[in-house]
Amino acid sequence: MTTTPRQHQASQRRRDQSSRLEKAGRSGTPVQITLNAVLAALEGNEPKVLCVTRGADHLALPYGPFDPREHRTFERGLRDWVARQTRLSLGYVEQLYTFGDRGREGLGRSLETPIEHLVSVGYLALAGDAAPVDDADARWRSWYRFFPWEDWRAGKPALLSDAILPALDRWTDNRAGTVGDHRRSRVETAFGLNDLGWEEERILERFELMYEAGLVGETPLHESADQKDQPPDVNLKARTGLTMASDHRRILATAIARLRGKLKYRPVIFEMMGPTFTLFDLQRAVEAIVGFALHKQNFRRSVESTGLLMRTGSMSDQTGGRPAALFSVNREALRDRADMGLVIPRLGQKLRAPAKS
Amino acid sequence: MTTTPRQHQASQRRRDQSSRLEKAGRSGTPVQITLNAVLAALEGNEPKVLCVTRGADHLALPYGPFDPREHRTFERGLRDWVARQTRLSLGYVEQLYTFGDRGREGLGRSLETPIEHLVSVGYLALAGDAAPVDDADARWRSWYRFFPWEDWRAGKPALLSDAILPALDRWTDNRAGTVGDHRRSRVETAFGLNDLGWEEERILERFELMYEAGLVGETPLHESADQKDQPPDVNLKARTGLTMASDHRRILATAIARLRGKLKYRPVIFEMMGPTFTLFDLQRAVEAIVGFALHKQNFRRSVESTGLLMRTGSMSDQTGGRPAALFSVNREALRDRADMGLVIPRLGQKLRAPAKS
DNA sequence: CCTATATATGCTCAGACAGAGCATAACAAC
DNA sequence: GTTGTTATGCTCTGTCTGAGCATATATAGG
Repeated sequence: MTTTPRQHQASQRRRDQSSRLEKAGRSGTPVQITLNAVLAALEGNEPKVLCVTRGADHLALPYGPFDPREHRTFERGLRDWVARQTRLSLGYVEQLYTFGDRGREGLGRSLETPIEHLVSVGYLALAGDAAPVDDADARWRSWYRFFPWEDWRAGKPALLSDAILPALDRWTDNRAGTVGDHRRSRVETAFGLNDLGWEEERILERFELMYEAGLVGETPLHESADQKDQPPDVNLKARTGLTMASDHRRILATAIARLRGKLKYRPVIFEMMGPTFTLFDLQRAVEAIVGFALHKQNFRRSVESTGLLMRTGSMSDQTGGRPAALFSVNREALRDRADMGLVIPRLGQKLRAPAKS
Repeated sequence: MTTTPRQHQASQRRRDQSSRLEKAGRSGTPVQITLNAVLAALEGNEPKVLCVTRGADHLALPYGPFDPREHRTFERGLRDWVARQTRLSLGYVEQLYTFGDRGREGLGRSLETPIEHLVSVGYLALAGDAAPVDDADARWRSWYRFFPWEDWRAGKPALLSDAILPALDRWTDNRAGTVGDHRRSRVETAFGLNDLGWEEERILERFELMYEAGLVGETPLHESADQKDQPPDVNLKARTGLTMASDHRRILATAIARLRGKLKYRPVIFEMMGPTFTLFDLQRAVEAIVGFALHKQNFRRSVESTGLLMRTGSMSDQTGGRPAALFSVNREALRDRADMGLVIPRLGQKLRAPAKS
């Protein structure tokens, strides 16, 4: 990394150093690799994520070390580690993002002493059900406990209109000129103001804006307290969901965003369903993930037309009304059509009245 | 990692070990982190990627070390390293995937002694133009030199029908029963047989199948030469594109797949365009990336309706026919509508006659 | 100037599909 | 039966997409 172009001709070339562009490939400081897992599952109508307690009072995502001597791939390491610690059967597993230790974009560094030279590889893993975990410190929690403003299933959360949006407004007004304009533009896009419409996948953008504006517990006091910004609102911080250690809430947001997006072009939802289910069960599962209610008749139309489902022949009498047909996944079709997703419209003005059951 | 659930009660809990799920977080073997970059740019109608020479005869993607003492984030490390070595101005930069050393799914390990405990973080970076690089070993090459079967712009490549598909057919026929069925099903999906249609984003799946079937230069001889498979076809290997060191061709395929997909929902194409361009220039850029021709009138209709473009007022007389209006990007609209992509239909039967210019 | 050729651009038309809602069916509780 | 609840079938309409026709404006060559 210290060679300049001018030194080129003078440099002796060895086999591994035949180009400046690759010259330094073997050097660098060794680092520790940690695997960080967002384990997601559905329990009833709630999307849940497995959390552990870190230290006295912080929630965190479970994590484990990656030892290259033991495992050939990250994913194997992760599966092995989860299998040992829980009895969960992981279906879908997907790498999310790799965070260089000090590269976590400033999020949450105030919560702990930074560990130098630590790299964490984040994974999203879907479990078939939120099975109890044999560990007193591990608990499934609804992910909307961490992002209460993301749950529109019963209508627009009052927290948004009452507290978050006004606070973001103040945050943009704090600055004049391009800084303020830029902030406003980001807020408008992320939160779907001015008819732009709420896009469920922007959960990470929303969280990052709230972090920057000092509206979440993870924001260090000094970050939003420069000369021109208002002091952070302590009362509001208490209402914007549970806090997590380090940048784990950000990783969780990344995972939710990925899952919300993935639903649309991969049939991953079936990784989280039991062996049989009604169409409305499936709809509630999707609604739990995307965070808003869907049009029932259109949902069944689109799902039935995929050909991914088979009627089992039996009926569910758990409905409270007319019995519903039970379906199961057509695994063969699923294998061949791994490219199919569900049609998930954008959140419209009209929200289905929440089911009473 | 060695604790079992039964040992739970006996274990002493320290602050960092309050849960089995996170207990081992601080241990593990240190590893080296390497940043691996796919630098992509357009030159004329060709999509290009920056390659270096490794050793005597292998092409490779440029890479550099990541030193956490020097850079706060991977992306900064990457940008800094590219800026020092080239004069490229990187626009869009995106993390692709992190490969655990031995976790490269077996691809290309035969080409070099495996380096234990090396983790490489792959990045995709888009450059505004394929500017010459001041390094004798670095060269821009059309990415279709590495994936000749992916370029359908002038029609279905003869290589596919003549050689690749028959060879894959033989590979599936080699095995009876479920193994063969599974192989066939994967080939059909990846290559769009039986009316499934060619999906440009499946480039990685296609490459991996060809790797498994022993059709590319990277396949080690022993991998496809187990008892039931035919010996690899040496002649065919010579026709399936340039070979790269290690698993770099796989990383390149990952990058192309990501870019091909990203086009559809993010306006990244403009990161690769000059300040002004005609609509057909833009179309050719998109065609270069997705690998097939588009319907011209429909393309302009969809692009113009995004509102991301502005007419500059001037015209291009480089067309050979009627002059074309020059456009530039509406940067403001781009910032607000970072969620827009281009409408890219699936590859249909009818291919536009290749432009003669 | 006239013609052939090439590219740019405007416009139409039909089919597919999505969003919204009406109507009916089949259960439970009373 | 009546009421309430959920499941399910179906329609209607506006939008978008795929495809192609038609026209405009340049160049090259007679």
